[in-house]
Formats: sequence, structure tokens, C-alpha cells
Amino acid sequence: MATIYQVSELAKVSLATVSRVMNGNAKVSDKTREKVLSAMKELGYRPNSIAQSLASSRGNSIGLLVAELDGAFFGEMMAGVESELRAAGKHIIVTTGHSIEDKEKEGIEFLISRNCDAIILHVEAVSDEYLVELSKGTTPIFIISRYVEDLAEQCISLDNELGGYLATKSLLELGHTEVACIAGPQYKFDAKARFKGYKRALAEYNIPFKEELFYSADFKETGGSEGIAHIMKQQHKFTGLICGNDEMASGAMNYARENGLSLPEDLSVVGFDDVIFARYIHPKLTTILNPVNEMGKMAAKLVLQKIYQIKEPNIQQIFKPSLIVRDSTKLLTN
Amino acid sequence: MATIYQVSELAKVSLATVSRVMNGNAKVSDKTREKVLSAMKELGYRPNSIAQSLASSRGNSIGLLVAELDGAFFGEMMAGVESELRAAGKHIIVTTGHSIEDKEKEGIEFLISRNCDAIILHVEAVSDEYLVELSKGTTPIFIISRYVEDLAEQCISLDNELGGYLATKSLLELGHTEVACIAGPQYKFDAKARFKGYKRALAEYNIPFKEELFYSADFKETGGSEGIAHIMKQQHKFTGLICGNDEMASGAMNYARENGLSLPEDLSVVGFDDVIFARYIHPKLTTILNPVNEMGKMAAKLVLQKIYQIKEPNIQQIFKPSLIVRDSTKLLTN
DNA sequence: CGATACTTGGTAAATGGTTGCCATGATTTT
DNA sequence: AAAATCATGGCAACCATTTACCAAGTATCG
Repeated sequence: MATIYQVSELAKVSLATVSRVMNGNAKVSDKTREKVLSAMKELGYRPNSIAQSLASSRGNSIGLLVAELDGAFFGEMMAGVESELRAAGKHIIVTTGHSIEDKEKEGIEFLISRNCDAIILHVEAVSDEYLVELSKGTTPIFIISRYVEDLAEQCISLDNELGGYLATKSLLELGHTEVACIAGPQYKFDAKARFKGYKRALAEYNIPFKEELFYSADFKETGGSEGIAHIMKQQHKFTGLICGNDEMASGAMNYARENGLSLPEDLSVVGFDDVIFARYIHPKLTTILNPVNEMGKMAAKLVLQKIYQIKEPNIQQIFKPSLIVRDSTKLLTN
Repeated sequence: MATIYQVSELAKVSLATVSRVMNGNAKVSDKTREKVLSAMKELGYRPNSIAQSLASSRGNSIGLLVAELDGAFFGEMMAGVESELRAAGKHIIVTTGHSIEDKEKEGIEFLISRNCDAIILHVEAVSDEYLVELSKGTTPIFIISRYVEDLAEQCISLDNELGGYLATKSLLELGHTEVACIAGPQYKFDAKARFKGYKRALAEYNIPFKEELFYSADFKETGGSEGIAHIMKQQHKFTGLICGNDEMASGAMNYARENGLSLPEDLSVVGFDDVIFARYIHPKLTTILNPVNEMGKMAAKLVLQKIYQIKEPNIQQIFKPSLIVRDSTKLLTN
């Protein structure tokens, strides 16, 4: 691999001049710039970003930690972050946390040790205190899809409680009174908040919360089928169901159909997130729009603004979910 | 951030000893190791992997380039690579190519400049020649989901032609004779091979290929709906459809249903890939299993073996697709 | 023509480690 | 007790680049 020395030699200019050409922070005449560039081309020179990073203690890269690499939700989030950052010439380094505290911490360590200019975190297992502590370190952190009170400035989050409320209310407004809920894992902030919204809506309609109509499981298809299986076993009639996310809704709907219910006639279902395939399941899923992609972009903008001083208009830190009505819910008729 | 100097100072040992403890490549007595470790802990020392990488010209990281960060297919692939590599203590650096030649090249440049020990590529726009040339460089490359003759040793690929053949044959065996095909972009290797398999199956059954029943579009839902819209306009009756991938199948099915066809009664559809949501669309999709996740893992194993000399049993480089029968296809009855 | 502003050269330190060498002292083996 | 082995120290070179500094050369301009 060619080095800057060889370039300077071939171009017959000094080391410093090569560096000047590369970084554009000092004036260089067109003629010499040309010489340097063509020498680079001839040698196939490519700056060693590791050495650059070490010497300048800047990385031109942003770390991104997500729970999983697969999953529609994370995909959209990553894509949002990446597109915005790449447009600004920055690269991302992605790693995973798998929603396990130790792995999340390890991932963070890795990103920090990699000299990232900043890191964007989507973490679920790690405590607020840990994040606050972390934010005191030298690597700036930004948090996506989670709200940490003391770090509000660096958070991009969704009003999950409102989402849960809207989802539930939409069924109540359609006349349903027995509305079950299959929530995500209750140690997860967003799952908990969505559930809280569910209860608020019930309360508003003077409907008592019923333990038999509640189940908490994994944010996955299997969680959904497991949840509805459990609830159906309780023998408590219900005509509405709200789910922790779209995957769960999908799993629940399949199970329900396989067990003799027709949708949406016998059961109205509301999902959460509006991931890409929500409109491809049948019946098309009524769900809560979670603008993850937008939020990813916004996190990137926040980084550009705060770290690279690129001013970004219209920074928005708290996003509001909204209801998307499709075919999986219907007016209760008896 | 603490440095190795501060550690050596606090532990009252030499620089070399600290390095010995970290890398475990020379004997260190338990006593001194203990001293060093506790000093590290006290200082919160974290090795600077950038400096390590520069000094040792090893990165302990593997570059991974995928077309997109979202999309079920890429997600599974990334997850496969990551899980295997992480289990071996290696990290991945992910970037994207968006199936655009320049972006793919730029992504590759980035990964190389990042001193990755090896890079795993899922590229579609770049030519075979370019890859061969690239493989002569200092950074070893591995190619996933594509077969390059001259680089066979470094490829993990799927027999796409066989997949296309199996998909088509499954419909022919069910008595369908008018089988349409909505293929992916024909500049993509896998899309082309699948289409080739489609034609081989037709030929085997002495059914001529009909231009009216063919369309090539984006590997997306919109590609699928666009494709079926086009074919339906041709007014040539057909009872079977094979699609370039599951997303396209999903798009086509929705469009078909919205335009009066009932599935699978009027039209049998076969997808390709068996991404996670194939079984959650309705009717559940009959499709070709593309073991991307496995292939991702295998690519990682190949890297572990060839680069880190960790011997991996059961390396398999060419994967065979297989048919998964679900509810979207049925025997043709007239 | 001389003053001024720009462009460039050359040098050297710094970034945070790795790696190999040789010397030294301690410990174990014979 | 001499010899061999082992653990450590101390040193220096190296990785590819950035950055600051000063000196020197060269246009440009009035």
C-alpha cells in the first residue's frame, strides 16, 4: 500500500504539501495540487484512515449500536442513520447489543476504543445511570428510541405511551370493550410505556384492566402467538387486541386464524411500529406509525450538528406516533 | 483515556510486560499479571484499538459490505456473519453499496482503508474483473451470494439456477402450464440465474417461453405489483406465477387480490428466499429456501479459517436451495 | 524595483500501541 | 555449585499520518 511519503516523492513535493492537499485546510496552488493528485492516482494511494484517526484523534466515523441486525425495525433505523451520515461523508460502524446488558456494554466499549467521533445507541438492557455515567466520558453519546431524563439533549425518542393510548382508544371508539393486550417485555422502556398508554385509554373509558386479557412476551412473532394462545385459554371473551409491535400482531393473527377465528370479523387487531410488511400481511394491519427511519435520520442530524458543527434546521427530538387505519380492525357489531 | 504508559507506571512494571499481559504471547507470572490487571481496572484502561491496529497492522475486525441495511434478506445475512464472528471475538464493520457501482467501490475503499483483516462482500454492481483485481491487493476478500469463477475459493454462493428451476417445476407438477415470471433486475447475477432456471423447467416440460408472461423489475414489493399489473394487461391467461423474491411475491399477491383474483384459487404464487415474513403473509407463501443466514455464517467461518487459522470443520461453499410448500400454491383444477 | 502576500519545504514531535533484542536477575535443574 | 531456564526491564524502531513552526522561494502589485 502506498504511503504519503511515496506520493510526496513521486510528485516531488513535500510531505506537508501532500497533507495540505488531502485536508484542504491550507492554500495550495492548482498546479501542485494537480501534481499531487496525479501522483496519488498513479500509485493508487488511499489514505490509511487508521493512521489518520490515530494522529488526529478524529475518526470521521460514527458508531451505531443496535439490538439486532435483522428485524425490520432495526433495519429501518440503521438505514435512516446511514443515509443521512453518508450524505455528509461520514461512515458508520455498526455493532450489536442483543438487548443483553453485558453485550451492550461490550459493544459500547468497542465503539469507543475505535475512536468514533460519536456513538448512537439503541440500548435496552443498560440502565439510565450507566448512560449518564457514560456521557461524562470523552466520546459523545446519542440515544435513539429511548428517553433519558438527564440526557434529554442527546435523545431522540418516541412518545410510546401516547402510541399505546392511541392504539387502544381506536378500538374503544369502534365499540370494543373487551380489549386484550399482548405487550412486549416489561423490562423494556418502550414496551412498558405502550402498556401504560393501554391502561390510560381503558381508564378513560371506565373499563377495568383485566389480568386475564394481558400477556407480556418477546417482541417477536412467537411472542404474539404465545400471547394469544395464553389469553384464549382464559375463556374470557374478547373482540379487540392490541399488540406490542407488528411482529407480535402478525404471530397472533396467524394463531387466531388457525384456531378458528376469522379476521377482522371475530377479532380486531392493532399493531405497533408500521414496519414495512405491516401492509403485506392479511388483513392489512391497522397499526401505530413509529417513524423509526425518520428518527434514525434525526439522530444523524443531531450528530452532524453537535459534533461536526454542520447546522441542521428542524431538529426534533420527541416524535409523536399516529394511527394508521387499515383492514385488521372493524366496528364492533353484535 | 488511560494509556499503556500509565498502566505500566501504576503497576510498576515495564511497558513490555503490560503488552505481554494484554496479548498473552509470552509468559508472565501470575503475580505480575495480577498487578497489571488491577492497575488496568483502577484506571479504567481500555486499549485503543486504533493504535493497536496501526502498530500491528491487524484490526481484529472484518469489513462487511451489503447492498442495504434494511430488508429482511440483508438483515439475516448480516446477522449470520456477525454472530459467528463475534463468537470468535471479532468485530464487524458494516457499510453499504446500494447496488450502485460507485458506492460499492467507495464502500470497499473505506473498509480497506480501515485496515480490516478481511472483507466480506455482497456486491451486485461491480464486475467480476474488478473483484479479481481487488483480490490481488493486500486485503483478502470473500464474496457472499455470488459466484466468481476465478475466485471460487473465496465465494459462498447459492445455486440460483436450481432455485428458479425448482420453483417453476413445482408449479408445472401441479398441472399449471401457463406460468408467468416476474424476475429481478437482469443485470443482477442471481436474478438472471433464477430466470434461467425458470426457462429450463419450462423447456423440460415442452412449454414455450412466452414474452407476455415475463416481466423484470426491482426486487421490491413495488416491483412485484408493477410486474403483475403489466402481465395482467397482456390478456394472456395464466394460473401460475413465480417471483424473483418474496417481497415481489408479496407485492404481486396484494395487487392480484385487489384486482379480483382470489388466492390461491385463481393464481398459484411461488416466491424466493423464504425471508422471515414469508410465512406471515396470507396465504402463507410457498417459496424457495435461500439459507442466507447459514451462508452468512459460512462466510464468517471461511474467514476464521483462512485468516485467523481457526480450523472450521464442514466448510461448504455452494448451497442448494430447496422448495418450501405452504399455502400459496395449489393443484390446478379445471 | 522593492514591499507584500502566498505557496512550499523541511523538520520534528506526537498519536498509542507492537515487536524484537539484549541484558539482568531470579529460580530451577542437574 | 555450575548450568540452564524463566520472567522481566529497558530500549528503540516502527506503523502512517497530523500538526505546528519557521525559513525560503516566488508571484503580484503599485
